[in-house]
Amino acid sequence: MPELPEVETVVRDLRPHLAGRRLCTVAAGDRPLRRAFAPEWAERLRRRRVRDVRRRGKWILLDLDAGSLVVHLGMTGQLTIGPAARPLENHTHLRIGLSGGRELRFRDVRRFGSVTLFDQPADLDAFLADRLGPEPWDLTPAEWRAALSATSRPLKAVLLDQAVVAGVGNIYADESLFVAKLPPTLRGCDTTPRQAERLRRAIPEVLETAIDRRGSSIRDYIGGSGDRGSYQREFRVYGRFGEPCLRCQTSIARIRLAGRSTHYCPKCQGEA
DNA sequence: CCGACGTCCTGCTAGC
DNA sequence: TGCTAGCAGGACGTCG
Repeated sequence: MPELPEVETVVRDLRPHLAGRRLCTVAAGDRPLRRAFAPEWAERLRRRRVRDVRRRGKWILLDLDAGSLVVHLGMTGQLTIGPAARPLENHTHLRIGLSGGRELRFRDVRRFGSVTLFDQPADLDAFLADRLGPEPWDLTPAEWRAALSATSRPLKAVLLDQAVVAGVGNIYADESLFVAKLPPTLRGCDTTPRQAERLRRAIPEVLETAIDRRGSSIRDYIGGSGDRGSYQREFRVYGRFGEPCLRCQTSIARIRLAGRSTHYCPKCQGEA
């Protein structure tokens, strides 16, 4: 579910509550996640202290005084902090009691998410470097153009490729393409430098506004304090199949691309 | 090597 | 009303 703005919101919500806290109790469920949570990690995590909470792409990094706990929310993951005594929701896979009496919880209905412990910073760095390209703000015009010219894939597929640019998912790919006025089907290698630059600039523009709104809550997503986002009210194409384009009134189209539902305006995005 | 596609899992809803 | 096919903010393994 969550893309960069949602993950960033969770990190910002959690940081003030987690930084400096000690992990006092760790209780993991036994249902398998995308990556197995090793049972011995529970004992190893106890008494460690949280130094900082960071985000890289869609990954949440809890840096400890030794090692890092790395969380991916998958499609339906929720990482929340609140009173230890709050009602326990189903599909809660991990509970970490903190000094100060609050409890961090990982809940994930579909279990596409994961919680992994890295003891060595070098291992974590390698793990992230293996699968993630630059953050959208660090993507340079030259490397973006190079990535596009090297592939025959459609722009939609390139945007979803975390190794090219980290953090963009299905919603913000569609929204960025609308802002850039480019068809999602346009092949990377057929993109002109001007078009490439429009898209490169559209991505942070869309993401920054979404972060301001605390992300998009369609069904499962909630922030680290349980609050919903509101950017879904500002979607220009995503989820608006058949509705009028806010710019030109043309009916928003929906196709299947890169295995994902893809929304666009046939007129504004140049496929009239 | 690259790119397209299936799979993991549960829950909700549109449509019969 | 009740059932079922299809779909959902992601990542990754496999296959051609």
